Formats: sequence, structure tokens, C-alpha cells
Amino acid sequence: MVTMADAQILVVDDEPDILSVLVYHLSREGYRVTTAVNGQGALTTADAERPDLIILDLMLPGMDGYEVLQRLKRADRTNSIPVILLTARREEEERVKGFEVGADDYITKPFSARELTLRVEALLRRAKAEPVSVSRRISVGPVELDREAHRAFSEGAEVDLTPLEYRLLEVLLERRGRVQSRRQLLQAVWDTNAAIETRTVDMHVARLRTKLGGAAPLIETVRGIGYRFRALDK
Amino acid sequence: MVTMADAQILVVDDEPDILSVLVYHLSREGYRVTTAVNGQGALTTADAERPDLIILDLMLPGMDGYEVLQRLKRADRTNSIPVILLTARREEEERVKGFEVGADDYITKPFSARELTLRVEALLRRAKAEPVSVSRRISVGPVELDREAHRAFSEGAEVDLTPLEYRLLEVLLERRGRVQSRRQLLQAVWDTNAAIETRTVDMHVARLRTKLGGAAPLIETVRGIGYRFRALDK
DNA sequence: AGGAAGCGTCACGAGTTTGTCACAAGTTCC
DNA sequence: GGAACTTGTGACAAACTCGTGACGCTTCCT
Repeated sequence: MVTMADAQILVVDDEPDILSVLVYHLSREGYRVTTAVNGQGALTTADAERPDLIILDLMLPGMDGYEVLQRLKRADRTNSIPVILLTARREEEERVKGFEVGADDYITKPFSARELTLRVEALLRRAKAEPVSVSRRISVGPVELDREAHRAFSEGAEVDLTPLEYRLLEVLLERRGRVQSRRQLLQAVWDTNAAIETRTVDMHVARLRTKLGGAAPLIETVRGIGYRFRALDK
Repeated sequence: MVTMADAQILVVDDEPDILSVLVYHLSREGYRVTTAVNGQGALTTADAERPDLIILDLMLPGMDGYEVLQRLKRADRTNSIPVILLTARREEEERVKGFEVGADDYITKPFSARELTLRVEALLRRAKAEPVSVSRRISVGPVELDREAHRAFSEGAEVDLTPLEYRLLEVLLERRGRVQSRRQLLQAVWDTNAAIETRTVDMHVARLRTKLGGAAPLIETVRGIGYRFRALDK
């Protein structure tokens, strides 16, 4: 079993038993492990230590897991730290909610050591494979973004975008190929948990589509879920 | 005969004779065996010890086998612990009811030691082969699911699925090789215990079949029980 | 063989989701 | 202060989804 060299993992759980089991297994696999027993501590530690991965129990005293997750994702716009949710039961609703808020994976208690390490590795591997590219330019298919100049191009020609449209496009490009729920987009584009109708996202997607033009629909609708930028890479 | 290393099995039966026969055979095969003589004990032990497999007699004093099974499956939504039912006669009705509630296999008394160990091994092998994974991609035979992109493929070509069809396929793939009763599918796909005719499941299975195409029937009908995705693995 | 039950498929209508328009409120810039 | 622009929302039509009844075929049982 290959361990990602030297990765640091933050484990957040208020139950000592579970916490120690997690720490034990992860340490044995060679990871550096930090712990937190509540939401506040989790946020502080995440901020201070920049771990490579966070394992987060949904049931926490005080600030609950979802809120921690939301704040994490908000404070860390690049989405660079993957989060695995830990939950008591596989409630479909919880799973959906978790992914909506930006979880990367999901483990149901009780879990086996094998299951745990498999997922941890999978996420670390993926994170490594996609270094958070804050590159100057993003280009996907006919669309191009120059972040330094803050300009967008479609088929070579410059497209005049409003600030909001620009950010929406940026987010979609960064996560190209992956469905983004309306809620996810709202969170990523409209900083705060703005009290905004999810339908508004549709409006802006529509505007973006028109401005980007092109025959093929670059921004695809995934009915019942959200939107996805076509992943015709470079 | 290869034994799954170190697996733990919980045997639930109130008849001392049968219990000891079971314990004897299983121990001889190298399994760790725990026992319970009634429903309440079974649930407690299952919860505390997390066995890898449960062998459950249907005839129990007090809480009967079905109820134990139901509670087990309810407490453990991942379906991670396989259950073999033990019953006196091969009543068709019992068999159906057992599968409906989520049993994974079925042994009729009297049984041979060989039959017992064969089934135990089969189930343990399968459980090991499918760590309950929320992996990014599932691929079974010609069918593939990309959960991040929320796309489905059959023989390489993308298949356009409705949200419901997608979830149905997802569930069938996750539990590939295992029969799923209509009721189980309803519960897994239609979040709530929606008041929906079980026949409706047939309709959607039919639609899925058409969309997935292919010569071989990927989704098999198990008459009187439900459906099963063929387990032609990787 | 005959009947019953299970299953596959068709067609249709109610309900939901999405694209688009129009417009008002807010902002920016001169 | 006013014009141009941005952005959120309600409204509505079009597209799509999905549950159900109906009907005929197959399978099973006696």
C-alpha cells in the first residue's frame, strides 16, 4: 500500500474513541495527523496548518459539520483542501447536502481501516494530480481566460463580460467536466451565502451562453442537478 | 478450501443443537464466531462487534428473524454486513420476503457443512471485492458512471439519462450482483418511502435497458423478486 | 390445457424544470 | 444629476420527466 509521502491530515471529531481510531490508522499509514474536537478548532487549525486533507465528522457540538464545511470552503476559495465527511448513517439527504456544500467524499460509520485509507489515498492522489493551478491563463476548447488582464476570449475574439459573469465563467472553467449544483455555484461565485434564488444562476448562465456564442453548447445543463462546462481540454 | 482470513461471523439461533453445529463448522474453517440466541442479542452484538457476516435463523423466540433483519438493515444503511437466512423449510413465500427485506443468501435446514461454508465464502469474497465506495467512477462490464461529471456511458458512448434513471443505475451498479427487490429500489432511489407503485420500477428499468442498449441483458430480471445488475466485473 | 400471476411496453397527462423576456432596483461613471 | 450598465426576480412558455392504467406476452402452477 503506497502512502502519499508526508501528507498532513486534520481529523475533526468530538468522540474520543473515533478520534483515536482514526489517528491510529492514519498514523500507522505514515501520515502526519492533527486533530480538532469542535468546529472552531477545526477552522483555526485548518487555517494555521494548511493540511492536505480534512476528515470531518458531521455531528459536532456547537457548530455542526455542515457549517464547518461551508466556512472552510468559503475561506478557501481555491477549494484546495479536500474534505471527507464522516457520518453516522447513509442518509441520502445528508449525502446530497454534503456534496452540495462541497464535500469531496463520504465515509459512513462504522468504517473499516481499509475503507478509510483507500479513500484518503484516492483523494490525496487526485489532489496531487491537479495542482491548484492559479495559472495566468485558462483555456478550454474555444474559450480562454486571461486572469491577469481579467479578460475573456471566445474563438480568439474578446468577449465583454460583467464582473459576475467573469467569475461564473472562471469557476465553471476551473471545475470543467464536473457538474456544479446551483447551490455550489452560488457559493463559489457569490462569496457569501447570499440570500439569492438559485434560479438566478440560470439567468446568468444564459447570459454567459449568449455572450460566449458558438454553435456547440459549451455550458451544458444537467437536468435536475446543475451545470457543467464541457471538458474538451486544451 | 480457502478461508477468508480472520473474518468474524455472528450466528443467531435459539436451538442449541443447530447453534453448536454452526459454530463447530465455522470455527473449524478458521472464522471467529460470535453467537446470539435471540433478536435483541443479535442486534446488540451486531452493533458492538461489527461482524463481517451474519447467519440468522428466521425462527426466533420473541422478535422474529424478519424483524431482526429489518432492523439490521435499517441501522446499517450501507448494507455492508451480508446476512444469510436460515430457515426450516423452503417456503417460497419466506424466501421472497427475506430477499425483500434485504437478505443476501439463504440456507435451508437441514444443510451440509459444505453448503454452509461455500455460501459463507461466496458472501465474504463479494463483500471484500466491493468496499463500499463512493468512488468517482464505477465501471461494470460495458457500463461506466462518472459521478463527478454526472455522466453515464455504455460501450464508451455517452448515454443521456434522466435524473431518476441515473440514480437507479447508480444504485444497481453499487449493488451489482445482488438482487434488489422493487421495494428496496424504491427506497434507495426515491428518497422517501414515497407512495409509489412498485410496478413503476419496472417501467424505469425498462427505460434504462433501452437506453443502455447492448445485446446481453445487463439488468437481469429475477422473477418474483426484483432486478439485478450482472456482475461482470472489471 | 387452462388459468393465474409476473413482466415488458405503450401512451398519455400532470407536474416539474429550465430558457428567456421584461423590468425594477441598485451602481458606476461622467 | 443623469445615462449607461449590472444584476436579481417574477412570469410564462417550452421542454422534459415520471407515474399510472392498459394490454398482451411469458412463465408458472395445478
